[in-house]
Amino acid sequence: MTDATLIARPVTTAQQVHDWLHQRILRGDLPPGARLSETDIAEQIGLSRQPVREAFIRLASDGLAEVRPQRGTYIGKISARAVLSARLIREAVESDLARMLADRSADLSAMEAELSVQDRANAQGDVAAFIASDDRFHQAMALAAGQAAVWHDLERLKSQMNRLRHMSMRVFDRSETIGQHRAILTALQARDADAAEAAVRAHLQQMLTELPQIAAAHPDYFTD
Amino acid sequence: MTDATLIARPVTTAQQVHDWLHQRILRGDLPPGARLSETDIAEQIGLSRQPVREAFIRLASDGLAEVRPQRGTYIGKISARAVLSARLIREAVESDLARMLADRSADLSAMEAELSVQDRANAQGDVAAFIASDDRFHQAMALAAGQAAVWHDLERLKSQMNRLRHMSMRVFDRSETIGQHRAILTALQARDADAAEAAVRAHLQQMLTELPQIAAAHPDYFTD
DNA sequence: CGCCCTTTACTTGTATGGAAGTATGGTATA
DNA sequence: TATACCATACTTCCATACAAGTAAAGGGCG
Repeated sequence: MTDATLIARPVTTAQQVHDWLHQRILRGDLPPGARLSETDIAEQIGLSRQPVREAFIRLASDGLAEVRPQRGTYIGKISARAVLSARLIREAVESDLARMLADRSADLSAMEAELSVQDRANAQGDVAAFIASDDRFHQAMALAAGQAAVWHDLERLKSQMNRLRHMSMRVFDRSETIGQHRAILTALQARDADAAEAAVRAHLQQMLTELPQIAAAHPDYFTD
Repeated sequence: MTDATLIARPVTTAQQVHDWLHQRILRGDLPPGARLSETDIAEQIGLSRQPVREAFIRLASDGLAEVRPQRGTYIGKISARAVLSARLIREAVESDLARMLADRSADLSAMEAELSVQDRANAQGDVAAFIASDDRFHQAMALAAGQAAVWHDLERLKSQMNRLRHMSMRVFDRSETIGQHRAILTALQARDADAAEAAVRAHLQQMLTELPQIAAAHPDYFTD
């Protein structure tokens, strides 16, 4: 999320509450299915219900929360269907981006740099840093292809996947992920479109095997 | 938008206001850049500002409106960047879906049926009916591939494109579009994956030539 | 003991008043 | 005439009160 808005627009309180909760949900601090309360959060941070309420509305719009009128607001469970859908879309789009990138001369140094970061984060067991770098690696690919807006759109869809990854990262070894990233970069540097597409698809299909395992380990966090 | 929710959840007033404005924006009744006002709309439909305000928040989250704190709320202009991004994503995803569909036996009757509807709508010059059927054609392809959730995700991205189409449909002849649809269906029936992918990509690349013309005709409706 | 109804304590939804900030037009001044 | 300043009329934002609906616990009754 670059948010490179040149105009320094004022940030409302509701906006800050939304960003705060958004981050906590994606990091898994607020577990799927947990109950939220406008009143509780408002008292907790010393505000009225109104800005909190508006933050809830936006979270629901993000697909991260569910507001049930007159009943309560809950952190949305991770929808297996939504995760699989987002995964399929990412595979289709990123494999196209990889082909575009392999067909031309482009600056791949940003991707290269993230591989080093991932090595370090993996060695230190820093899950959050690894995930952040993983995202930046894929983002760098989109940027190199001149498709920043596409990455922005994908980010919306990725939110469900990100929550999943915060759980899976603690379980699986990430050296395999790094190897897949390197395979993608190598194919791009070789300007081999077929190999690049294959590497991207193989990498993103990894989730197909991980999702059932994570879902089995945390059945109450998932739906569908 | 099927909204085939089995549980009849109560619909709040704010929800209805949102849906109403959402539809009006997509149909072009509310032109890009137009000013909205919580007070005006509230008085207009006999409600307080609160539910209207919450509808605005959701519209902003949809990318259809822009709330500038203490300044005003405006119908978002059509972002050329967002349209091109959504187009690229659709091309990548739907060409993948077409390949999946060509590789297996599937029921294509729903797609076939929409072609007839489009013939009729085109003959009668019914723009809204044509666009609705166009959407259902592509949706039917996703459903036939067993990827209803993917179509749901694409719909969010399509909103910018839909506003564009309501303008372009009045300008361009749609028999060409129907021909492209028929080419897609023919390739799928022949189980020819390469031809199906090519037909889908050609169809969706049509917008690349249309967008600049529409943008030139309505420069004040666009940004970027 | 089990079932049904009522009460009660919660939830979010809506209405309204005022606070804070912005844009605009007029006015005084150089 | 041009410019700086200021009053005013907006806008959205936040706080508060009340309304409407839900859920669960408790008491009465069969």
